[in-house]
Amino acid sequence: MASKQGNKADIVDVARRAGVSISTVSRSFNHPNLVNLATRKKIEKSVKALGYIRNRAAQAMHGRRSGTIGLIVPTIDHAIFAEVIQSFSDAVDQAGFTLLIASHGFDLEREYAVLRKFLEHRVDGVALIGLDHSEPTFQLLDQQAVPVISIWNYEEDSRISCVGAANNEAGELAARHVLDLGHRRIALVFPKTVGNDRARGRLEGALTQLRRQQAEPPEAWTIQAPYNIAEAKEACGALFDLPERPTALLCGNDVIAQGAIYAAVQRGVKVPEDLSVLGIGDFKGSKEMEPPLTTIHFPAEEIGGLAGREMCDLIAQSEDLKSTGHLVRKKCQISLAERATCLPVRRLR
Amino acid sequence: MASKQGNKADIVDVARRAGVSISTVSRSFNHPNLVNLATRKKIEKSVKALGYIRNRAAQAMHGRRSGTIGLIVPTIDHAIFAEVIQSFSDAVDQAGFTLLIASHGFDLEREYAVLRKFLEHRVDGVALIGLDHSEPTFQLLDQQAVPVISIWNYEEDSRISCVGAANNEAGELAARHVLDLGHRRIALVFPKTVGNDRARGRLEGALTQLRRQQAEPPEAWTIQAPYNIAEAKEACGALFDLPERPTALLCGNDVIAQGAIYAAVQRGVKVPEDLSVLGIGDFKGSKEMEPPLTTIHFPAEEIGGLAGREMCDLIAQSEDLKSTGHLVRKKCQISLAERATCLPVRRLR
DNA sequence: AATAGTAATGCAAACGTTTTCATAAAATTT
DNA sequence: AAATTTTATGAAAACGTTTGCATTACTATT
Repeated sequence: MASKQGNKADIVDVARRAGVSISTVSRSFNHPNLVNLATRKKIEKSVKALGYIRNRAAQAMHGRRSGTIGLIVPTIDHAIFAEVIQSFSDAVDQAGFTLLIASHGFDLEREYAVLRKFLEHRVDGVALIGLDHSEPTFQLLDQQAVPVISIWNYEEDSRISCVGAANNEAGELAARHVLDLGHRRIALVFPKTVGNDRARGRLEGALTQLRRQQAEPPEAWTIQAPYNIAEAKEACGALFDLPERPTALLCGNDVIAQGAIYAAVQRGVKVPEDLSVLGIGDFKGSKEMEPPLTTIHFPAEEIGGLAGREMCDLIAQSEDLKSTGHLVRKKCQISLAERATCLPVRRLR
Repeated sequence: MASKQGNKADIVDVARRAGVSISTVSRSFNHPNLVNLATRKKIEKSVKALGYIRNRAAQAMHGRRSGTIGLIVPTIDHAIFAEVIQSFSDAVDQAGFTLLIASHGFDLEREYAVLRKFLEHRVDGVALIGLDHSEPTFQLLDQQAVPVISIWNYEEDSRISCVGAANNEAGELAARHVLDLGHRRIALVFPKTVGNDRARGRLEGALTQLRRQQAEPPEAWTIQAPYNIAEAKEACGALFDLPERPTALLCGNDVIAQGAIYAAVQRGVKVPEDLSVLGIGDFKGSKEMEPPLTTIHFPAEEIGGLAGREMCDLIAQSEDLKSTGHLVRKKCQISLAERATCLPVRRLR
């Protein structure tokens, strides 16, 4: 039941109906102060009557920005990314941008393909998760000279701008905590590290710290778990069924920690009395768990918001003079969130 | 270090370098069979050399589709939406579309604003969550005649196409289950229902069923909890501290159920021995909880994927002849997932 | 050998805006 | 009252594509 059957109104229709030229109509949108108030009102009325909606595609063609930002993530439906996406989205939304989003399922070739697609849409900027990307991806970014920012990881010599935390520090911090608590029989449960610098950094940080104190875990106690509760639970269950059990479990993230705790409950292993569990990430809900999870706090919301604002700045700059080409790097602080799943080792019976 | 400093290559550059006209270049992309293989190779080489990337904004201006779909959700970072977003995204991605996404924080006026923004970008289709939308939203959709689909809810007389489940049935199913288990002292913890037909449907369904068996809960046992573990935990805690405690708790969704269980653990209330808890939604991880949560299973992934494919179909149709204007409605089945948090009432001591 | 197809390409007009430049009218200065 | 500035508007070119139509060069048919 459209007013003008099917054919949507364009700026010409608006102009005709208002009895002015299209230049005036365009101006009244983009530089309202340059057009007479009365004329503006007429145009406004015409717009309303016709249900006219401006066409950004046409605008974008004028070298104007498209008003879009592309965000490429490994997956959308994991607690940690969902939170970052939300805050990033809010930040760029507020600046008037529209968010294009796509996931690549931890496949860096798909990441490249998605990037190309976004570039076809002439996004004004691109945000990626982490600093692990394929060479073609980096080259494309470079060649197209599109403002780009990496979210989640901080590295002082990163190849592109980044906003995030130092994952190796998180690993170190985690290891140090259980070590300080007196544990020496420590197991590690981490996600796969290929193409995932977040996990890799954490694992390396933890390992470094453990070695320093001669507490490197045996082969059997360094296990891999995918990023999902069900499988993490299973993997940890297998660990618990081993003849020798560790006194502490360092998990690559809170989801794994959650899975570990469930696996423990299932077997009657008491956390933290029989086993200390430490997560990394401090996801939504980790604080509310019973017992509340001891973990390394990552300020996800802060990182996402900061990254969003930084992205907008980068775009604004790139528009100005040919930007300095200077990378920006912001490091967000992580911290130990001591809660209830870790206990000093001497209290173990 | 772009080959042509800054100024990105366009189709004219490609044509010049390949020694053909721009028409031929354009054709070699859109109708490759119409151009000679040798010419095509030349063009391809030229494209590679210049790092040319097609401009979809310009394509879109030709009445061609923009190749984008807009998805508007209440929030991104809640388990349930994240899952639907992921599967919807995967489905439209596969069809070659790019996803625009925005959240409105349960504010229907912002939803309208976002819709307008998407329309400015000339999205080929729009997907919304639920069937509760403001009148201006419906009118805009109608007037612009843009393919639209609602995700998550099924209603046989919905105003727009929809793919989802019947929330009132979920509420009924939930209530019926605890009733069947012999419970009569039943409390309800639900999210706010204004502008949220999912929650409203569930609550109404549950209430209807309870009334039918004269088990309508007293005022004090019908409480409201926001969609987040921390506050849900608190709200349920307050409920448990009341002098009279229910034997069963019907929760509006699994997050609330999770919060309720944590609150119970905190107070030494045993689930399910002292209290049966029933969720709705069957979120990722609900099955792995300890004890595994009894809940109403919603096929989130199926709904999202189906909606995505349906959206693409709708777009294809709308392109054909002036579509029949026929709405499509798909109902996905929900079911009781009996796990470990509900027990028959007689077993209560 | 003339004719009719067919394949491959180019020309130029669209698409819906923004913006530069020119112009007319009104307001201000002298 | 003339000259100058300011304000408001329009005409037309540009943005980067796609596509209908026209043209040319072959290939197959008589």
